[in-house]
Amino acid sequence: MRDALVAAAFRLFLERGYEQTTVDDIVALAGVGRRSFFRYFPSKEDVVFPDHERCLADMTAFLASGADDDEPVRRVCDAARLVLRMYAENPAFSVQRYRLTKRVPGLRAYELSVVWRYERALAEYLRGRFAGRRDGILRADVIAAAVVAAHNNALRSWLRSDGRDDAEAAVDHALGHVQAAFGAAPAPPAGEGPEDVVVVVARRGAPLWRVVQELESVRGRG
Amino acid sequence: MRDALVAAAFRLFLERGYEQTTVDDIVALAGVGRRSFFRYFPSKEDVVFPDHERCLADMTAFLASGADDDEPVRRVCDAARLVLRMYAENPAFSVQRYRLTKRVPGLRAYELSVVWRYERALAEYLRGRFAGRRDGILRADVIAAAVVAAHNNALRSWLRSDGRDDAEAAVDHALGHVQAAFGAAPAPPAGEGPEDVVVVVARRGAPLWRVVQELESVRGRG
DNA sequence: CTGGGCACGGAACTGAGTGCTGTCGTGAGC
DNA sequence: GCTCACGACAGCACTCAGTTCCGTGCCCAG
Repeated sequence: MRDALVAAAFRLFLERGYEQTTVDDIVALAGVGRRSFFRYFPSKEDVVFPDHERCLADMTAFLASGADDDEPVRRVCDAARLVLRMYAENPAFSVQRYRLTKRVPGLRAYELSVVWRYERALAEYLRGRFAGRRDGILRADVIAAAVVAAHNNALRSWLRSDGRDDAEAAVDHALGHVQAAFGAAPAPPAGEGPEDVVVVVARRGAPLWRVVQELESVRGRG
Repeated sequence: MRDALVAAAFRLFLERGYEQTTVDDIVALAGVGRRSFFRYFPSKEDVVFPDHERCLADMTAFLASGADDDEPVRRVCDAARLVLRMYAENPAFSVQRYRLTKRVPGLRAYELSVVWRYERALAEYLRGRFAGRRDGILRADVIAAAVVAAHNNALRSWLRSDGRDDAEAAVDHALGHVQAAFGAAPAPPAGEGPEDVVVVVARRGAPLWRVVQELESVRGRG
């Protein structure tokens, strides 16, 4: 029933536009009652994003599950990859939806609220990991926003390629920038815990004194 | 007339809630016709954010005006400060609105679309400044998102203090983090990416000179 | 056979947003 | 001074999203 409604809705959205399609049109094509539509989708916009609710639950579960043994920024990057994979599962559907949301302002606004919930989930996780650190909340919010922006950048360029590009590679590249900017690093070699090693990430062009300065501040905190 | 509608709307919103107030209630209190409301505000949500349209225009004008002689990240930070100043002009109004948007999901969604337009303005400016650079678009989007997140973080903590804290100082502090992450370090000569990053892993007890030695050798190999 | 959940259908309602029409100033042109 | 055009406003009627309420068929335990 859900799938039938989504299929009917997209057929009509694509052939005559989102705003030109009424809920009555959709339920007539799907052969169900009008009331049933709103039983499955709280609003007309929701039928365009039928899988985000589940994906959001997956992300929060992923963040809540694992032990906090690895680097926080890498972990939220991995969480963001879940969203990309959800899109990549149905490339044709995702591309159609992308073209739809790009043209309809109401759908863009709705998508923003969905993205905002992902960003909040990432930020809440990082706030927990950064608890007690100075400016931990600020840092958490900024990193979450950067991760989401990088992810969306890669996602959109993949969608614009009609799903032909390598989505995973694009998002890896984009998230690599964020990790580079905010101090993520590859996992330490097995056997060495995070307690006795210091990981420093520096840009190749940065002046050496700046790297040393950063190094000393980290050692001081240790 | 605009002001009368805004005043009437906020009186009713505060005393009986946003969703419990109909447009008919507002125009009845303001003593105008229902049709006039929609002449001044395209939707019921717009009456809650009566000054953002102007502020957005100010921001784009600010970004379009100046010569591109100073550092791009600092410039978008200055643009973000315009928004904060707009809020700080009417602290009481801003705090009331904050409490309203926090409670009403529909207003939160609308606010997101407003914030998104600010972010797009910043990102478009940065895209222009980074044109030709490798990953310029990605970098522009990420920095714009980080600036907006930092700004909103400071803004919200100021709003939660009922406008008592120093808003300018808070936003300076927050944007300072972003500039430190993206703007302070001079850009490397030939673009940057994960391949331009050096990762050093050192034992916490190791003498500093040894770490620096290792660092330099890595840089040399690069 | 019966009674209670349960999913669905459908009618009626509320309220946002739009289109159209009429009305009242107001100012320019003769 | 009269008129005509124009713009701001009021009011009405309409569409459509979303909700409430109720009726109906269905399955399953007693």
